[in-house]
Amino acid sequence: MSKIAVIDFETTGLSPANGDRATEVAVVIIDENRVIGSYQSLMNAGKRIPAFVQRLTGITDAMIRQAPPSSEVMQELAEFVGDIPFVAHNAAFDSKFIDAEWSRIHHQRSQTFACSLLLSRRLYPNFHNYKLGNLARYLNLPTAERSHRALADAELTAKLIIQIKADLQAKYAIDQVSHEMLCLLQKAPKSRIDEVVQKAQRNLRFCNNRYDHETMK
DNA sequence: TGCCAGGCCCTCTTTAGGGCCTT
Repeated sequence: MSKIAVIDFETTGLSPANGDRATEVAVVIIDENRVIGSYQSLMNAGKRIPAFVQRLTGITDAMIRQAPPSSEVMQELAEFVGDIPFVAHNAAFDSKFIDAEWSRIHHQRSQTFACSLLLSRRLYPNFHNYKLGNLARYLNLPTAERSHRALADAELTAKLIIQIKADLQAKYAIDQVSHEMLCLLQKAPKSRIDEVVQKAQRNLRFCNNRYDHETMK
């Protein structure tokens, strides 16, 4: 599978364990480095948004009151993404919110997360910092006027992961950067990036060869 | 009243501490 679902949440705070809830979600589906679809919705969890976060995101309590219920949005999201693997910028944040929101509708996540923040730290070790907006500037990625909204940030993260994959392909002369390779790379010690890419490539070739052999039987 | 995230990653480290990143 070459599709990736790039996801971004806006929330009332930093921790679902402290009662914070999602206020908006967006997913951008990319396939072979092309955007092929997207989903975005505000959602009403009945939780007030702190003034600081309202200023940060532009999402107000009034907007949320008119939004569909969280359960309805999260069900739609589950149907939209299916089992396509996820990418997010600082995936630890988005993964804990999607797990918390999906658990409320008794849906369990089956796919893994790759993290564009961890990957950027490894691939671009000399950058000053790794905030999404700054990475976009460093890499000359076109940005939307409005940041800190789910769709704008998901679209920017999609451009970032496409750039990361292109840079990996160019640097290591490889045809394909799988989600599995991204997941391996994001955990690799910085001193062993080359080794991990080569090992992942060998595994991919082994799998492809075995597939070719078995389909020709 | 005061506190309230958590995983990653670097360094003046590893028996720790603090900044980064997400809202």
